[in-house]
Amino acid sequence: MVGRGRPRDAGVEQRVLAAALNEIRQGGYAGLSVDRVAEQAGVAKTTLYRRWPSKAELVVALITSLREDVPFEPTDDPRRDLTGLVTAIATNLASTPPALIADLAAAAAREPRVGESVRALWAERHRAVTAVVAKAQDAGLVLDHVSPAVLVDQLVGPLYYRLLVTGEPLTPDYARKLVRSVLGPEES
Amino acid sequence: MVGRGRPRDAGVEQRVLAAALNEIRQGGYAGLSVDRVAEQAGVAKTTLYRRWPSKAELVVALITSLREDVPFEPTDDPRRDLTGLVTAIATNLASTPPALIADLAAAAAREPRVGESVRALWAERHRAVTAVVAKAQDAGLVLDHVSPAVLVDQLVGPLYYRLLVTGEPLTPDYARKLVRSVLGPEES
DNA sequence: CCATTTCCGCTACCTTAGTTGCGTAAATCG
DNA sequence: CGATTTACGCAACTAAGGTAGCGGAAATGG
Repeated sequence: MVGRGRPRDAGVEQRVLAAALNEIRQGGYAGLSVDRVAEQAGVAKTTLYRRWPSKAELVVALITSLREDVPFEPTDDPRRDLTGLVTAIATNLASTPPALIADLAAAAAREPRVGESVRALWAERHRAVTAVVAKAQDAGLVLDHVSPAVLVDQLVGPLYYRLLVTGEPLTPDYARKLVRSVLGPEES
Repeated sequence: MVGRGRPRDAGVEQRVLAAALNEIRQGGYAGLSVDRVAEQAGVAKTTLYRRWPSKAELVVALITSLREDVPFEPTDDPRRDLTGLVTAIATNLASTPPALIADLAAAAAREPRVGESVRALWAERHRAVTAVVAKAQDAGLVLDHVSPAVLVDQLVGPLYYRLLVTGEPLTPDYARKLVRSVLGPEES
């Protein structure tokens, strides 16, 4: 009941994603042509569309396959951890073309299926920040009147806001200011 | 030196924007077809493209023309003002299809000209919040270690973050929590 | 060996954003 | 009035995302 019919060529996925990566590195999301990707991969366009039902889903699969977790090793100092994590996210976001992120957000808002994938992609970081904020709260670094969930939004949200809306740069210094604004100055 | 040549038909802009509004109300950004807009407006597509060099710019012009300033009358209570303003922005954002905002952000990130228009559109709200935050600071409601600019990002950024990234709803209650998180609990 | 099933490639097609070229209409300048 | 200038409509075109149909290739089941 399992392997009926001709099996899928495992090399297709690999070659297509490689070609897509090559294309997106050069021209970004808009510059990626599905026709060219198929041609570069030596694959018919119909075969490509059998695996990924839209250009957006192809790009999501590409990003997902490239995904390496944000480097982060927890210490015993929640403030340091939070600063490090927010800085790492900011750096990671800054290294991605803003248009690409905006296109993913647009595709996510338009097609529910893509939305799931994209949100899963970004939720991981959100959860990581949530975890560290919880530790900071346990350590008494968070004021009582502050909701941890809101605090996470106020740490991560401004990064996307700058990237997509105001267009201002995402510097490590800015990340530090975000944490400082929320936790107060160092008391050492 | 002024009115040389055939003058532009003033009715074109009006009819096109009306048709575009009609289209975008139904199918959003993706559902708006330039061909159909031109046809509905009784205008050649080339004439349309002479005025707005891309679909994105047409939509920006449409949004700009529809723009009504966020209702807001300042009182003598900066905290109340801030809550009211953030709530108003949240309500306004929530009433717009997320895909439309994401598409504008994507177009803004891709084409510099569109970026200017879109950013000008959104910068107004940012400035309004900045002004109220300044008043709050004068009133001693903002802690010394907090940068007002960062604080504005932490009030407005989470709204876009929720709308575009996490997909969570923008409620008035959430807006209130944002302000509360940043200014501390009421001390009445 | 043969029928069935699934995958693949190919060609042709649809829709839409955006462009080009051309003939023509409406204005101004001399 | 005539030349010039600019706007308009029309038709044809390109490029790109996405789909449909067909013939054939590679597997499994009998």
